[in-house]
Amino acid sequence: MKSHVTMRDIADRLGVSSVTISKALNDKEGVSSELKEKIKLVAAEMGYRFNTHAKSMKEGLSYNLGIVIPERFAGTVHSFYLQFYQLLSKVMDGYHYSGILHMLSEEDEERLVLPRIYTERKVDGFIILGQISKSYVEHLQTIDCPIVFLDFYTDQNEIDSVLTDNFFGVYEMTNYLIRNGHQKIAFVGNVHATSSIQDRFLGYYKSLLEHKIELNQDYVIKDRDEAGRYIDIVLPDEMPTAFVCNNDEIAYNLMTVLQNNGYKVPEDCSVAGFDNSIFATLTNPPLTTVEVDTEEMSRVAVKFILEKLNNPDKKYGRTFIKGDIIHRESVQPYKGHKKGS
Amino acid sequence: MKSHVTMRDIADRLGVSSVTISKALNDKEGVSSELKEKIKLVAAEMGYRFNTHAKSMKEGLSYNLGIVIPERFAGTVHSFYLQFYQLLSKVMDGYHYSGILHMLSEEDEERLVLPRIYTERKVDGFIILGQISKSYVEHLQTIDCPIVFLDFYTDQNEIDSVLTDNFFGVYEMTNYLIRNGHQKIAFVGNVHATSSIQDRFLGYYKSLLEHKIELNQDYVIKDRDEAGRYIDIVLPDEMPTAFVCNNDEIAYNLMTVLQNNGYKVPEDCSVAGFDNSIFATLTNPPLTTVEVDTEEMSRVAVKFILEKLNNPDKKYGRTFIKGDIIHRESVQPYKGHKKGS
DNA sequence: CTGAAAGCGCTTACAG
DNA sequence: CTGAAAGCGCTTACAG
Repeated sequence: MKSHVTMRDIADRLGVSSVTISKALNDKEGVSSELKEKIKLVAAEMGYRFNTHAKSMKEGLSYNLGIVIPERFAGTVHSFYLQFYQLLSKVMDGYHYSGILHMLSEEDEERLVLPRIYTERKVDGFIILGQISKSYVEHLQTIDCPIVFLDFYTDQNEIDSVLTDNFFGVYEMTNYLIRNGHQKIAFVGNVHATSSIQDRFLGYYKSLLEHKIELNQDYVIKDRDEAGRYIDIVLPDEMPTAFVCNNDEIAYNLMTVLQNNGYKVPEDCSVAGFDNSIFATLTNPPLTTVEVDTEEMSRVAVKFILEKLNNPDKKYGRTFIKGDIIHRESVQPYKGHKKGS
Repeated sequence: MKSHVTMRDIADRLGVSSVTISKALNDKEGVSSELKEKIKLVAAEMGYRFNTHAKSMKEGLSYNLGIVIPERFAGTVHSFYLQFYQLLSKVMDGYHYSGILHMLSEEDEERLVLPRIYTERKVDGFIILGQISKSYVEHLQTIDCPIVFLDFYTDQNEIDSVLTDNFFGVYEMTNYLIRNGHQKIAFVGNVHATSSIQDRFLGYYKSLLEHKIELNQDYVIKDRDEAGRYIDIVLPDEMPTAFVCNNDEIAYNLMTVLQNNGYKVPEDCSVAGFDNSIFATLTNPPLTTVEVDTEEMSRVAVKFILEKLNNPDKKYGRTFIKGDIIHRESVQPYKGHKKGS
């Protein structure tokens, strides 16, 4: 029965005006501290619940952010983004914001249909998770609502995105392998499938360049076709001593292939992953990998959106968040190195 | 620049009243169809966006539902619930509802702090995912807001919950094993850890009872302690010919143990899982398991909440949603059976 | 078929 | 320190 208690009800009970209640409950000036305390007490006692919608209407803010995930992503990627959503949700809570998930269907993406939460003003801004079509991105540019892309970028300018430092992560990982005596290092991934893989490959390549190790095309091993469908991994004729995989799942698959071919990890060759996803601990031995700092990425994305809300012209461009190498057992110093040196 | 277009703006442009705009845009009676069409056209042209908050204030409905996930659940379970959230989100969309995720922190659960989305009237009801403390459930009973529990129940009455049919699922699975000639069937799981495991165990037991197979306590194998922490699985002295695991992850772990002990699946013994989670396809061979019908569960949960919104006194009690057996390679007919009969 | 009036529950100036 | 007035953008009766 304590539903629909309004500020006016509290005001009537205490014989003051609803303005005073508003001020007291919002800790604003203009109410004696005694009255303030009393009002808060009575409000709690009456089971008062603040009506966000009234405030929203006044201010034109919903205190909600839309989290958009394109639906066409399959299982694994999905749960990665869902975990992001969870982190975002926690971060938003700290700002008194809530997150509304919108799964963008392939059809809506194709037809450039905007989320209902936009057309019904349910959110103040959007965080887009993952890759969406160029034309949809362009369409999003036209709406009057701040947007931050998370874990995705295109060559389109004027876009603010928060990204894993793919390049630097793999660069560091490759450096680490080289420091451990490895010279014959393969990269597993199709550089034409996604820009993430491309950047990871380039980080690998930079490390080779810096160490004057020539890039061997036989050591760039495809794991999927350009549409992203996984294909069987084929080992090169001359075996590398280490593999840098574009993600943990691929590392998992690679290790199965290696085992089937009689190679032992890490004795015969080392394997490094990326993401520190569930696959990193399902392999035997567990993977040395690069941990994506999803928490920091979430924090930054929410911060950007909220700042853009106050200052719509603010531009951030691409922000790269560095991940750390997680050391497990799938990487070992190259034996020849140990003995030889 | 097309922000803040209101119904009044459209009305002024067309020289009619905002009431007429409201009626036209909501497809209500009382506007000629020509005017209606024209209004819709002009609204689109002006970039009009409906303001949900105004409607919410009028009606006292937010058109949002809160999805609560207790934070203390670990990785796997988490992503299971996050997938649920995703499905719920899709279902809600069909009703013009949106979902707001609230991660319930351990601290808030302990101190009985209600989600901010409740105290700020941001949602019309709650769907609670997974297990929460008894006292929190009791606390939730006192609020004036419909609640449906998903994948959780207690002995507390007056609670509406939508559940996997754990009992029936494992019952059917065990029947299936028995039909395939297995007699020495073990159950893997600690019946004192969660009520789900308990129900799954009882389904197993019922099948044994029906087939006059005596329950062998050596064949009830612990996989975790009562607090839910996984422990090493110890095989019984006399090996069963089949194992019914309380979930796929445990089946995965069990298969590792079996392999380490030189047993081959399914040649030496069959293994059945539950959930059809990611683990079901990570095992080698892949798992025969029970698929939880998360889509149907989501559909039912949302339907219940929305009906309770119109009729707060409606009670549903426990609703069990049946899952199907997914046949893969980890289960094989018992050899002795084939030969012997 | 169309519209003037009132109200949903707050907050923001402004006046006292 | 306190409050009367106006307004946020809709919708709901009700009158014409």
